[in-house]
Amino acid sequence: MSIAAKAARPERAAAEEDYRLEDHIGFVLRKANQRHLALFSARIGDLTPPQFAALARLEEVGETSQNQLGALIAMDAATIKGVIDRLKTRGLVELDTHKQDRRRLVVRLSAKGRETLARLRPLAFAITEETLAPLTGRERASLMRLLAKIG
Amino acid sequence: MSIAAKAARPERAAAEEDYRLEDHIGFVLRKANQRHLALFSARIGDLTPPQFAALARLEEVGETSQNQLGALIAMDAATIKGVIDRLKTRGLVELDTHKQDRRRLVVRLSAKGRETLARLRPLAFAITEETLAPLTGRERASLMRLLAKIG
DNA sequence: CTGATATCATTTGCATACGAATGAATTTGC
DNA sequence: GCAAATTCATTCGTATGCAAATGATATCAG
Repeated sequence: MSIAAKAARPERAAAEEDYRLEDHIGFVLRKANQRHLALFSARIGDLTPPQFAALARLEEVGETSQNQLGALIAMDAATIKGVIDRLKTRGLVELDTHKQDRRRLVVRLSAKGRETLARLRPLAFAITEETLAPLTGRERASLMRLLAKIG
Repeated sequence: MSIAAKAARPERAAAEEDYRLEDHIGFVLRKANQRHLALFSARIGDLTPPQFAALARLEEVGETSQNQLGALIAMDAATIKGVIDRLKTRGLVELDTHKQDRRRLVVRLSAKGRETLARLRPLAFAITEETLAPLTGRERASLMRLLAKIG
């Protein structure tokens, strides 16, 4: 709508006219996430991004407690529990109670988990590549940097 | 780890060493989303971003069918149903079956929904502002543009 | 040593989110 | 005009994601 047209319809407030969902970060983040998820599940159908993140971080840091692992991938206690439960059911991780502190649940990659991770890692790179495909190299670096800044 | 140290441990593959969750778009998108959600719920506690998006789009386009509204904010039929159900329960939208096509469920903002939207819209701007606070003006524009490109 | 505090994990409740299956109603193709 | 295909909505199942409450264990303060 032109400025002239806006002036001609004073009954509609400027706040209403100028509000566009597309200009709000939450909306565009949600859509970008959506597209990434679709690409992820197309390539890695039998594992979700959070599950993959848990396995990847677990290989990085070796065994840790369940909550600590959650903290390392930004998941609260309730969420990481479900993720670990499902990975355990599928034999990708192993669990043990901590020797000194019986509150803790020690999580460890199983051999199968390690193999799965090795197999899927190349796909993860491909997914990131594919998600960023609409961007130039410079734009990709810029996007990653800016997202890291607000995350 | 230095390049020399890497060379000294050939048993660990380069793919493993170089894989960093932080370099993958899915992980940083998830974290950015998380921070936005926290800021949103701190300011608008009684409405979620999807619910807000539905109300905002509804005011933009006037009445539409439930699925059509979902399409306009990138939600599939199953998801938009839950959102509309909750908005309906709270009296923010009104529902009717379409006169000509009895399959369709026509969704409309209620007076209360319109008031709620008018009240919350300024907060939505503040939330976007706050989420993007770590960035300069130029960076904000850049981030929005790049996200729109991959979304 | 012991009561207060803190930490770890679990559970419950609620809200997205999507795939797949289903049923109802409409439109299309012939 | 009627069978086939399509569209709209609903339901079910699974998986995050977070807040709040709870229980078990560990640590700290006095």
